[in-house]
This record gives sequence, C-alpha cells and structure tokens, in this order.
Amino acid sequence: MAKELPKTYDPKQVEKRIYKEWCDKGYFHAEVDKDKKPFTIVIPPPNVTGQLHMGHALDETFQDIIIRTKRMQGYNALWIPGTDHAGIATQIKVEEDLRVNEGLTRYDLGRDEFLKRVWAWKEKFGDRIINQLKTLGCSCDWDRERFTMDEGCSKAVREVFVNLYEKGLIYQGSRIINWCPSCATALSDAEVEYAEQDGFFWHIKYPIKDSDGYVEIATTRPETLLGDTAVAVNPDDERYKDLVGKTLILPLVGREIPVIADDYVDKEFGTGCVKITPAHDPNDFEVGLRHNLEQIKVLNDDATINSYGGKYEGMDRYEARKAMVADLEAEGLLVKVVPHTHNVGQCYRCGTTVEPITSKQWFVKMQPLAEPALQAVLDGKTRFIPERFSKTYTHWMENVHDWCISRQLWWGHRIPAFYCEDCHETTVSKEDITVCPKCGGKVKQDPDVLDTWFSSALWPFSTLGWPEKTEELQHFYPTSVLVTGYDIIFFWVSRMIFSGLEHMGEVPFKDVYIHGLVRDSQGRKMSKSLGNGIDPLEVIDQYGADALRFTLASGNSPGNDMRFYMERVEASRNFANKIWNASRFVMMNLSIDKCETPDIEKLNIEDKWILHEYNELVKEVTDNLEKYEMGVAVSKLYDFIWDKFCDWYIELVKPRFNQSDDSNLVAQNTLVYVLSNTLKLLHPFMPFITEEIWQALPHEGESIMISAYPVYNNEFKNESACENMTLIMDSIKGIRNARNEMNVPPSKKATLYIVTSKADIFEAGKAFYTKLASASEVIISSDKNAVPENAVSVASPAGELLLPMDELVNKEKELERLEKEKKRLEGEIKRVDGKLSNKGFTEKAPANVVEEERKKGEKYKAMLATVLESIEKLK
RNA sequence: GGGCGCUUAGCUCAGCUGGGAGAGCAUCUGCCUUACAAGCAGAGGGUCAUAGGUUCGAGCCCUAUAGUGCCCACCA
Repeated sequence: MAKELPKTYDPKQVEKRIYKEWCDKGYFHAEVDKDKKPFTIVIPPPNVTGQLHMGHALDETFQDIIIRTKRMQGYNALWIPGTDHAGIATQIKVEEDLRVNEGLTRYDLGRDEFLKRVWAWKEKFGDRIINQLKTLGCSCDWDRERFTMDEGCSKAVREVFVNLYEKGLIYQGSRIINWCPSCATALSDAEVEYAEQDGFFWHIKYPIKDSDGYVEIATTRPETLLGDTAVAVNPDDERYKDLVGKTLILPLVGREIPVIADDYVDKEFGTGCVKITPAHDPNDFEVGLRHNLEQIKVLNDDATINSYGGKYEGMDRYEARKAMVADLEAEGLLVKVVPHTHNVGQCYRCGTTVEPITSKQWFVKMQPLAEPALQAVLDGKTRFIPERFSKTYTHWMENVHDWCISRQLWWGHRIPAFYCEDCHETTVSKEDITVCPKCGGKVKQDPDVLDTWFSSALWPFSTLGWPEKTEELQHFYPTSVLVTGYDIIFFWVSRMIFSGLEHMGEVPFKDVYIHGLVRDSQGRKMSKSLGNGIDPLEVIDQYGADALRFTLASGNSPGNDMRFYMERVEASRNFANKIWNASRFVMMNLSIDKCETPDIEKLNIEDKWILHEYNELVKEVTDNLEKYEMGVAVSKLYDFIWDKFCDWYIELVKPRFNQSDDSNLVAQNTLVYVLSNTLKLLHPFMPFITEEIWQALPHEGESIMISAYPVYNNEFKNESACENMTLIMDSIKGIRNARNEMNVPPSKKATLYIVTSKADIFEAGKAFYTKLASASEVIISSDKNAVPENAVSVASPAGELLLPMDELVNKEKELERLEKEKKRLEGEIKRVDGKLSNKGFTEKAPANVVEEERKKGEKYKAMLATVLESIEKLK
C-alpha cells in the first residue's frame, strides 16, 4: 500500500485542516477527570491592544509544548486561554484611533459612548489574537476562553476589592503618586520606567528674612519652587547650624518658609540645602509629614501651572521652568547652572515624564500581603526556573510599597465605591447601589477604574470560576506552571502569588518558567518605532507554524534572550522537509499495514542499534522537558532524526527492501516503529507535520495528539550492538574520508578487504560497505598477505580496511595521509598514557572513567600498529 | 549605589550533577549515490574574555580584573 506524497512539505495544505480537525474532535477540551492527575496552565492573557508579536509566539509555543506533552503523558491537561483588557494601553489605542480618524477626543463622545467604542475594538482585536493563537497551533481549551472584563472576572474583582477593603487592606488616601500628565491618570510604582536624562542643576539664592544673607539651594526642578514650604539642612551640618529655625523668603513668590533640620539631607550633595516641596516629591512628602509642612500643589492634571503659580499660571511645566529661571537670573538670584544627568521617571505606556503629585487615590496595603508571598517562594512552594529569578522576586517583595490601584481612566473595572451626596459616607459594595445605606441619600459611584493588573492578579483562579466553589477550581487549582517573560515578574507574577495566597490560601502555580525576550538579528529589542519587528503570522505564512515553533524552541535556554532571523526559520523549515521526505521514503517501501513493537529476537544489528538510540532519546527528551530544557530536547530530536535515523539507519536498511524474506518486514516494522514514536516525541514542538505523517503511517488511534507519549523500554537497551555498530560506522566514515582525500569519486567502486580477527562483527555489516562506502565487493580475511599491493589503508580498532586503488593512489599522498594519522594517534596515546600513569588519576577517579581511558588506549594502540605497518609496506 | 546575566568556531548560540570542545548558518572540496540539491559525502576553523586558586582532572566550582547588557534604588 505504497502511498505517494508530494516531494516537498507544504504546511499550507496541512495546518488549517488539521487544526480544524482537532477542534472538531474536541481534543483541546478538558473536563474535570478525577481519575487523572490535573495539569493546568493559564495563558498570560495577551492585551487586546493589537496583535500578537514574536514574544507572544515564544511564550505560547513553550506553553503548547508543555501542555501537549502532559496531555500525551496522560494528565488531565488544561490550558485556559484568554485576553486582557489592558486598561491604559487599550484606552490609548482607541483614543488615538478616534483622534486620527474622527478628530475627536474621548470627552467629545462621553464615557458611555467611548466605552462602546472600546468594546468594539476589543471584539475586533480579541478575535484576531485568538485566531493568531490558533494559527500557531495552540491547544487551548477554547470552550473556557476568558476575558479579564467578562462577567466572571468582574465578579472576582469586586469580591476581592470588597474583601480587602473590609480587612483594611484597601484604603483611600491622599499620598504622593506617579501622575502621567498625558494619560491623565495615576500610575503604580511598577508602571514607571526610569531613564537617564541630561539636565541641569540650578543653584538659586533664597534670601533670609530680615537679613542681607541668603541660602543657596540646588535643584533640578526650579519650577516646583512655587510649591516649596521649607528648606532643609542636615542637623549635623556645622555650616548651617545657625540657620535652622530662620525664615526665608521664597523667590518669585515672596512666601515665608522656614529652615528645618532633617536627616534626609545629604551634607555632601549639592549645597547641602534642599528645597522642600511636599506636594511634588516623594522624599519631600515624607519630610513634610515629619515637620508638619503644608502641601502646596502647583500643577494641574495636564502638568500646567495652576492658580498658585501667579504670573506663571497656565504655563506648561517646562515653559514655566524657563520663564522662572529667566526671572531668577534677572533678579540676581540665579548663582549658576551646572549640567547634571539624573534619572527621570516615564510612563511605561506613553513615555511622558511622570509627575510626582499628591493625590487622593485607592491603595492596597502591601506589607501583610507581601510577607506570606515572600515566604511561599523561600519555602519553595513556588519555584522559579531558572532559580536566579527568585532573587529578583524576593528583593522586590521585601521592598514593596503600597500599591496605587485607582486609575483616572474609563476603560477598566469601575471601583466599587459609592459616595453619598448627602452624608458623604463611602460605601464599598459587591453590588451596585443607588442609595446610601446610612442616610438613604443619593450615591455616586467612584468614577475611577482599577489598575489592569488588579484583575490579572486574579487570573489563575478567576478563570476557574472563583469566587464560586466550582469543581474546576477544586481540581485544577493550583495551576502547574506559569510561563512568562522576566519583564513582568513585578507587574504580574508577584501579584498573582500574593493574591492566590490571600484569596485561595494556596500559591497559584508550582513552577514559574521564565523566558527571555525575542530580539532582532542585531540583538535589538523588536519594537514598532524601530520597525524591526517580525510578524509571526508572516513567518507562518511563508514557512509554516511548525518551522516557527521549532525555531523559537531551539537554541534557547531558560531566562535568556534570543535572536531571531529568517535563516534560522529556514533551517527549521528544512528540518520539517527532511522529516517529510524520510517519511515519504518509508511509506514508499511499505508493505505492512500494522506496526508492532519490534521483536528483539528477529532484529538485525542496525535495528538493535537504532532502537537503543531511540530508547535513550525517549529518556533524555522526557527528562529535559521535565526540567524545562526545551532547547536541549529539541536539539536532541534534531540530531537523532537527521543524523541517526535519516543519514544512517535509513541508508543501512535500504538493501533489505530488495529482499523477500522476513528481514525486509522486520526493517519495515522497525522503521515505522521508530519513526512514529519519534514523531510523538516531536509532536509537542511541531504538531502539524507530525500529525500529518503519523496519520499516513500504520497507526492505532485517532490522532497523534491524544496518543500515548513514548516511555523508556528496558528491552531495547543494547550496549554491545551499539558498540559494534559504532565500529562499523566509524570504519565507513574512515573509508569515506580516505576516498575523499584521495579525490576518488563515488562512482569509482573498489574491492574492500577487511583484515580482522573479529570477522563476525564485520560479517554482520558486510552489506553496508557496498552501499555506504562504494565497495564493489567485500572480502573479509584474517591474513593481510591476501591483499594486493598499493592499497589505501584505514585503521580500525578491530582491524584494518584496505582499498586497492591501483593507479588512483598517489603513493606520496597516501604516505602523507598515513603520517598524519600516525601523528594523531601518537598524540592520543601519549595523552592517555600520561593519564593512566598518573597515580592521582587511577586512584581517585571513578573506576568507570579509568576503565574508559584504558579501553581508549588499547584502541589507539591497535590502530597505530596498523598504520605503522601500512607505512612500512608503502615504503 | 546595589543586584543579576553574558563573554565558547567568521556569525548566532547550545554545552544537563567537573572526565578527551558541539550545532545551525557561512567558507572550501567532491557528488543529481532515485526519500530529500530545502539534499548527500568530506574538510578547514576555537589558549572556551584575562589572571590566580581548588582538584588526579576546570568551558563548567572559587576569587579578582576587564568588556558588555539588563533590573532595582527617594540623593534634591
């Protein structure tokens, strides 16, 4: 039943069809099955801002590799997909869209109308993302797809908010927060990125009241002077001892402010005098609290100067800076301007320089939540892979500040706090309310929404039905592994951990597999502004999803970044094609329609060898995957399939297809057995092509993706067959090498004499030399005199292989080649002897290592003897 | 200022618990050997950043140095 397949593999003909088949059959869907061990992954929900990039493809590929493996291994494997509403990011996108296409702002539309637009956007891009995941081959349970703002997740958010509020872990307060003037919202500390900027130190004189003297301060932000309520010096600073308690006249403003003493001031830095602006600097805010200073906010939400600014009112913060510096100079109060580089905080979404501002916001009290979260990782309840990232995590947890969770946005979970217009009572409630429970007055809901990460933090259990006590939650929580990039450990991983512990009483996942970033060929981050991003869909379109997945999985180690370029995808595509053709060849020669576990008794040496190698592969790949060493596993599969199976086994076995005996059938069976099981090992990496081929081969069951994952089989272990086969293969390589160096074309066949005392080994492999070493005839003998003169000699530990080449052999060249070989062997022998004569080595090294060296020594010596003899003969 | 990576062939990177340096791409040579030229058979190419140390033995462990990258941090 020979089947004819196309000569090159075309993923386009295959992938869509197969994916649909899988979906239709419901293979991705997992129901609670208490007889099986659960294995759960929740997807890091991609933002509905646009489309998937290469980083997503990497993340998703790893997850799919893991979940497919576990599914095949018999676990109750569940991969929950979904998307994230991504508050600021999405709102910015939609506002941008609105501005460009309609020239409108969100305020023109109004809140309700604007939200309708965002939902429409979400539908469009959410769908697009889901389709991209499907194109990539992700085996997510689509029946359980979730969205961070769907009904269930919203319910979970409210539940958590109210719970934490009632426990006193959520509070409202007026504190210094990071304000993005462009997004017009508060940000959490994690949402601010710091970048070095070249700026200046402006040295300014603050006149002392009733005196001719002045105090010189240095600032990088002269415009905040408008909000100064003190100048601080270090209490131990001898220079300024007399100054403390005096009153200064604030330049340009004329307000009187005190000189105070506070440890916070560094004597060595600047002038040792610091202007204190409690409303616009986190440190000054603290100082202000300690000294009971007034907070004067001088900026509007859009970072223009407010009414406190007098003549500067309405100016942008940078305009005002310029104007004020000019005025200070005019008044002779500007001492000097010194260039100074410093770190400036920027909004992680829009890049605008953030403004520290005092503002009334909602916060999560972190201390009580951070402690158990820290302990859980220290206790190993959650394990980071690679381990070093647990340090990143614990350091952050140890130093975490309260989390500002309110955002002045429209897109997101509305904060469930209601304010009474009459008695001003604040009510936090799971259900919407319209009247004040205290006085019956009309209430108004807080207009703000929650930080996006507030809902993402609940993802591992909100997606399983929490707060309901569902069967799924009971069975699939805690999840098994979280796969994500190191860039969101703080944003997301840490918050999921403390949320899981707080609300579920258990960590949300046992392992966190951290991968790096996908960079371009020059090592730069892929970004829109650089235009160096590569669209995964385009790659798939050109080379297929399998090739893309294989590329992403290979050459990659945990936690490290990787470079992506098309040559690598091409290599992966070639690999897919190689498998395709090998399989095509197998099928062309097939007369069996059923594959059985090979019967050890009937096997040829090459069968025993490949089964042994295959068996080892099973063990190693399984082991590597268990340790999340996807890159190592994939390279082993590559080597086995290309080098061992294709280049050796198939070639070794070819002659048997001409035979009409059992040997032919055994070869067929072994080929199909090894191939289809290797396809199973490869399936999690390259799901489509493996399915396509597996279906075409004799098989049992409906699909490779629900077939049983291969396990190590002790019966296949066969070291001696391996050793003998290696001997044969090495001798073939030796002959090829010699022929190549002598420039003998493959078409020129020659009789091969094998002089050996171990005839049985070579007898078993006699047929191989005709096919693989261009032998016209193979004569095995124990007598070297039977060999004609002028033969090229190839030394082997078990004997000598000789090729009489007559006129083709250049005596000089052959001598040269033998001398080279002699030199190499002598070097090896010297090294081995050196080692073996070292008592330290023989006494302290493990016995097997010493034995290994001894064997090598014998091997080299035998070979050297042959080489010496040949040299002698040639001379 | 702290913390964490990285430095291995021309390029991009692997190298699991220490036991004779690997892959892909590129280069060179020869092959249409009928599964595959997206292929086959060969070859060349590395003081594993540097200097010490531990060890019988170090790419791997320890110390220091240099270069490079990332993260965190309230020095105005």
